[in-house]
Amino acid sequence: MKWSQTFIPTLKETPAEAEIPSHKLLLRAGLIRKLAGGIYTLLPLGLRACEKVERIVREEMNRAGAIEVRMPALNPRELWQRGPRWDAAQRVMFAASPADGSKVAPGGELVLGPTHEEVITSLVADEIRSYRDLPKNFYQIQTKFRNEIRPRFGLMRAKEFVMKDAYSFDLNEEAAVRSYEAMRAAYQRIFERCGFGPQQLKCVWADSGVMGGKYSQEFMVPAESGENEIAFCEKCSYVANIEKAQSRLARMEDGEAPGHIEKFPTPGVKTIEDLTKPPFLVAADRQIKTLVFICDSKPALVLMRGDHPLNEVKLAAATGAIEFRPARDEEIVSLMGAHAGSLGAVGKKGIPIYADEALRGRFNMVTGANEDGFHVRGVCVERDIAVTKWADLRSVGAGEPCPECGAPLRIQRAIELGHIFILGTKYSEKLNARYLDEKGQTHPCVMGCYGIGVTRTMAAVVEVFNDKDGIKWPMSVAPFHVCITLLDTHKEAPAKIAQELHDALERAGVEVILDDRDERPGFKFKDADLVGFPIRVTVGEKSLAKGGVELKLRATGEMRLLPPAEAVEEIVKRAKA
RNA sequence: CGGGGCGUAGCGCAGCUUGGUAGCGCGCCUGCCUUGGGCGCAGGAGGUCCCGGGUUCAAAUCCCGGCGCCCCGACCA
Repeated sequence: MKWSQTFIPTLKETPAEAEIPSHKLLLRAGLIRKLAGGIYTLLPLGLRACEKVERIVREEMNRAGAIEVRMPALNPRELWQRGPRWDAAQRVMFAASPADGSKVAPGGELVLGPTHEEVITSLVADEIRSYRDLPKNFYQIQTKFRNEIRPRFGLMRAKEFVMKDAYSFDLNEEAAVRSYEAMRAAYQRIFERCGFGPQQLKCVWADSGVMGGKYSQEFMVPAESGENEIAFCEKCSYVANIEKAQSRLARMEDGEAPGHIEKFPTPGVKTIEDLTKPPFLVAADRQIKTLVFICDSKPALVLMRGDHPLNEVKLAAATGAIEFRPARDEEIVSLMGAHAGSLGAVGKKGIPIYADEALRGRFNMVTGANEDGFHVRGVCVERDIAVTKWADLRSVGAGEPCPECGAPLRIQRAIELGHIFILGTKYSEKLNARYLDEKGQTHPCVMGCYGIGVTRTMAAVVEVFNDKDGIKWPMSVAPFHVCITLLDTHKEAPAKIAQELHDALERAGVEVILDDRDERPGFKFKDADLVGFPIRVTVGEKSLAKGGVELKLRATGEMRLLPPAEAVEEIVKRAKA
């Protein structure tokens, strides 16, 4: 391939819209262009890199025994309505209505698939009858559509993106776990092959969210620009998404025995911190924080230790609510009879009360009296408060003890590249994906689902592998293995040798681009560094006079002068490694 | 959707406070020159100043209303 015959619009300056390194570099190196917010064109180099990731994914999925299919992106709305999560799913889904505004096409309304549990499960429901047909694991690499509330960071969170999604169907839970484990191993290999080393890839415990199901893990790449936070142990192997992470807390000393409840005036006190100051001097870890939430339009109280932050994902998991929000001031007053700052759950009835585990067994606590300007002390949580449900509701903090070994936890931002779930029978029961066992008994299939953001993975590679000059592609996903930088384009000898080099490499199966543009050397070097080809070969009169061509590695800066034939040999070796 | 910022040539920006001439760098085109880290010189093309309305003799600039983009939060591959 000749540079002049493809399309690589590099930019010297960074477009103002880009914030994070990968977004800036994908734009500057000419891999992507924006059509609209969260909607991108993959230019030739971007497409090539994306296809490299796809190829790795495909090879590893096939190796793991998954079967490739391609499901439609256009889905009947009716199918989704029959599924188990329509209420939660519809707000991220695009509807595909006739563009002329006419009502409904014959055959019913259509939506664009944000993921495909419903579609694959209905296929399996139609086609799979016997235990002899199982297990099966179907996957596809396909464009997904999500009405992201806030697209962000270029390809990191887009409304339209390429995803690999896989769905396993098994006889029972035990077999489903085997399928899950096979996928986990495949994912590990996929991301390693994309260039991520042990320090750059973490498989973490995660919340299952609206997917539902037993448990899930995410594949995370630590990066400042990541949208997730993970907590990990410095000593042992414990790693979890902050939405799931736990920690071992020191026991609190509450005194000899629970005392009696006593109301006391606290004029002007509005916050936890106010109460810690003179004249009150109530430590934050001795206070109960009372929060009011509206869960699926019904109020609920959430109780936390005064110094603990609520984790809303954990709250969602505990309540099972699809939509929830903090209550507004007027709702709080009408419900509690006091303003935020003086709220408490003591004696409250007729409203669900969710309490964080850290409050279990605590006494001699202080909380609001539900009367502005008053608090109560001597509260014994289990004696005085009618807790509906105990749950882990707090976010762990950096430095807290690891739940497994007690060493301090650290917290780091990370990019989620893949997510694997054990789903159970949530979809198969609702959509009737059942099989007959050897005794003629009917059972729902036990499912798992497994996703990889393909375009996001490409962006994450750029996010991790770059320097001030540009991208540093790992060989496995680079759009081209090698760039031949031809200098002295008008001179016969360099041009001829560059062309021969190019042809020899291509014959050897190396992906090579020949920079044949009539530009100055510095300009071409800058472009090659920016795009980030793992190997650059410089061919010019100067190098030829010294006896060969110059081979330079982008990752290390290592440079060698070699005769053309040896250069070919060396490049083939490295490209195939 | 809540909060913040921005919208002027392909890209990066100035001009706006205090209304009157739309400007700079890069890129692009032509010619000369040059060829090992985004050369040099000369000439040139390119703008509904996001859109609509208003104020005014006059609006990029002031006012009102939209739209778009980016960032922080809730969602997620």
